[in-house]
Amino acid sequence: MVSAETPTPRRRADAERSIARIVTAARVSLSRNPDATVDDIAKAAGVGRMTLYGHFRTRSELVERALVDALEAGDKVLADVDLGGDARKAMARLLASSWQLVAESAALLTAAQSVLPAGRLQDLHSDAAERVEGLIRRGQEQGVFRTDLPLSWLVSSMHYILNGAAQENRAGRLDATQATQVVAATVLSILSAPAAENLTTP
Amino acid sequence: MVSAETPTPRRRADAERSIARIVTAARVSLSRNPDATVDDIAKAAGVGRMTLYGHFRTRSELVERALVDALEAGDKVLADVDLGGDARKAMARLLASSWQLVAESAALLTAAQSVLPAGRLQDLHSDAAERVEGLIRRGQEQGVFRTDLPLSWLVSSMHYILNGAAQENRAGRLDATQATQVVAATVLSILSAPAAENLTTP
DNA sequence: ATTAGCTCGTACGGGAATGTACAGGTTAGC
DNA sequence: GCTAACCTGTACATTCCCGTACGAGCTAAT
Repeated sequence: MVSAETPTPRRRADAERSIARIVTAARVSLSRNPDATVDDIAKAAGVGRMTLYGHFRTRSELVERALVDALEAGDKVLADVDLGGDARKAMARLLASSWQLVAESAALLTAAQSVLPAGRLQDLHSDAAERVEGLIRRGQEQGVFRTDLPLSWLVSSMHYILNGAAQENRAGRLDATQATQVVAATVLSILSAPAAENLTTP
Repeated sequence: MVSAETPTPRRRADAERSIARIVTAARVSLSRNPDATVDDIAKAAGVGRMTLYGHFRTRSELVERALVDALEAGDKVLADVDLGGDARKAMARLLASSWQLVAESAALLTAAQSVLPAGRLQDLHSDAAERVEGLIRRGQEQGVFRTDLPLSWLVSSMHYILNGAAQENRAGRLDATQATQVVAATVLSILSAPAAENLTTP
């Protein structure tokens, strides 16, 4: 794994900086517009298109790299959050410190979906998904999260809400300051055990 | 308005049929893939590409026509649903008879978003949005729907959930038979007044 | 200071999709 | 049955984006 990470360590500091700028530019651009052009990304990175092709052979390769980068960042955040105690509060903490990041990744993910082979996506972000699933399961065991809906749907709907919040935020219809609270309130409502009067099939 | 609707009434029955097939094909194709080609749509309609261009001058024109058609269909369904009585049950009825349609329109809507001018979209589906808003407001007055989140967000999140359910359904991760119940349960959870223990900012 | 790596522009070729042009064949409507 | 409207295929111009090739200039590292 060590040799795989640095197959050719002969890289100038200068190039390393360019690559970093390109990857972050790709994350930003693709989160805003999944169809962003290679040229768009290069411009956003303040770099010539040919410089970009010097480091990434194809657009797909760049998209995958951006996704991996975003997922690693998300993983780091997830690892720093205390997921113990009351599952509801843990979820609120998790959302507060990561919703924006996850939302961006979600947009990037749809960008990757049309470029990367089918299974590649699930492979990449299976870790993150499992950790969220674990938290939800723990909440179910505590009796504070619902068990009347498929677990996979609970996770998916969380993603759709986060993605939606990001879109509304970009469209100027949802203030960034209140977005955190709105997201937490909405997601917790979805996850919580339903009151009796809301059951649709008694 | 009468003259605007039928500027050249001289159209053969045969052409009318083709147009209808093309529009429905466009709705189906664009709901599945927002980037569907004109050629794709023509093939789906069982019609030559040139026939299509005989009726629609540009792709945008076709996309808009498809969206209008879907919205009209949605409006018709909405009009047939009894929105009286308990707001929760009314919402459940509304979702049961329209979620699939709305979900498809949502996908089509994103297709239109990248083609039509900015304000055109809101103009087109403002009617439908207002009716849903009205139902939610009535639920708020009845005290069964929450008032701690922006109304616009409640409507938006409904759309994102519906759209998500459609995607999960297409991806084979959500059975069509249980989708109706899942959607209703999720949306009602979002709309319902939150229990005290779920409040994030007391 | 020399060298090897990096940057970047211009230019080119390939592919895909949109929209136009033309021309032969078919069909509805009077 | 005649006519005009309609369907259809092929072919073409245009545009956009991807990826490659070449080459000249700049910069980090030894």
